[in-house]
Amino acid sequence: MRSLPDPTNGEPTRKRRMPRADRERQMMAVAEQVFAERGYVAASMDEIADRVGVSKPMLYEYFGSKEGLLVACIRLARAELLQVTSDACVRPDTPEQMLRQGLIAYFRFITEHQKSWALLRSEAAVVGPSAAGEIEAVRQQQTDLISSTMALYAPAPLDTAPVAEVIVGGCERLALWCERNQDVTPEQAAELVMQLIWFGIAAVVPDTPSPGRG
Amino acid sequence: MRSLPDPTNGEPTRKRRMPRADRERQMMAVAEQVFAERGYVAASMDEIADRVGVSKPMLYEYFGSKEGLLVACIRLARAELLQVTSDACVRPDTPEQMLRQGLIAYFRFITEHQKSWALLRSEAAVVGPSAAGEIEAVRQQQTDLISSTMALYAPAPLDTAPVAEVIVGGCERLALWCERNQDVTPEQAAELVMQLIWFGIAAVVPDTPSPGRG
DNA sequence: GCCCGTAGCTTACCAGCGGTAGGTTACTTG
DNA sequence: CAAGTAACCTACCGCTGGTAAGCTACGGGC
Repeated sequence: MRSLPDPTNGEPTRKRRMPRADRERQMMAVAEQVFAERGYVAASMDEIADRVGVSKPMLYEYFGSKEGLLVACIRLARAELLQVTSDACVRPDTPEQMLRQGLIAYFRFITEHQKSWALLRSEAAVVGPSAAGEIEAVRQQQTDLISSTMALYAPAPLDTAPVAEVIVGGCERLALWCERNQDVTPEQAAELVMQLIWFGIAAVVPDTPSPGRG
Repeated sequence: MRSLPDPTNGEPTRKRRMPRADRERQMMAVAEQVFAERGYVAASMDEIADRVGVSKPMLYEYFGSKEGLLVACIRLARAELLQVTSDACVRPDTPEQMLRQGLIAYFRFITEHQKSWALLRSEAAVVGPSAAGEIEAVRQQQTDLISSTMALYAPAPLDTAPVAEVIVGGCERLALWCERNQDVTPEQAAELVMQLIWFGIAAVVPDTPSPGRG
């Protein structure tokens, strides 16, 4: 098994036993790593437990199932994402700047969590209803944020939901593309989306006249 | 096991033994169904084999592994998708109509394959490099098509690749949204994307003047 | 200091699934 | 009808998700 030759060696204050909340955080961190490395299917609960330095039933004690562990990881990342994006949206006062700042925050978050985030997002769909629902909630969270921001400025009858869906989807793909082309900064990515989307939105919102091309 | 009480009952000309190509097609059809119903992880090779009316090793004989079977399903759907979208793009003569017709064809395809397509696409990422690569090839195929179409009309220095990524990603999300809101027709979905994206593109391409908002 | 309740943790196990070895049956071709 | 081969099967293995049941160290009360 794992080698624990000297209990007092290495980090001195390293406790073998630790409170549940701490252990849970540690488990989620390791799980995120392992899921990212191996992929969800290939990742084994034994390996995760092993790397944490704990036995498998502890994982099940705290997270119920492999899917539950994945869901917990996603939920954590989701909270962080909401934090940074909604924070970025409150400071500016024009809708254009709100969207731009939100996009920059989004692409920055993706860039920082590159390895794990893309995997987590991809993997979830495969697992089952609960994990799929969780990853869908991440998008729902983003679309809601965009949709509600737009609703502040768009006329009432404009259905903002599908528009937000297109934006979120476009950003996801672009983020994956940016991973392959690492020289693209979050700011550049955000600017591209602004170029593409914003003036499209401007054409939809009656305030700003459409270019009337045909 | 499965019940085969009377070999000549039911469909009279139903052969127990059939040539490999036919059997493979049948297996892929059943697999697509089962993957869509249960999800990739939950779907078992035993069940697929059972529904086909054949034993499990046959699946491995023909597809090598569970992942191989999934890859085969995706590859088949990919070929069909390329067929309908590229066909739709050749008839029109203006770039706007090319994109619109391509979008309509895309959303129509998604609508028809609703159950299986969304799952196949979601599931692939989780499996492993080969299936992930395969599903990425589907998108590459779409982005290439869009990108090359755009390149016919856009000026040389415009990098069409990331733009195509955003379009493909936006359409994917919108397609999933349309599944939840079934009253949206493929034509309406395509029109929304046109409204959103096209005039954004118009702002980028020097030919068509941007709305000049600020 | 000592007792003891409980949170943290473990060993040992099961069922089911992906995957395989090796043999059997039914078509085809001469 | 012989016989070669493609289609097919039974029976099995190892690994992984998941669980039962019991052990142990920490902390509070006396």
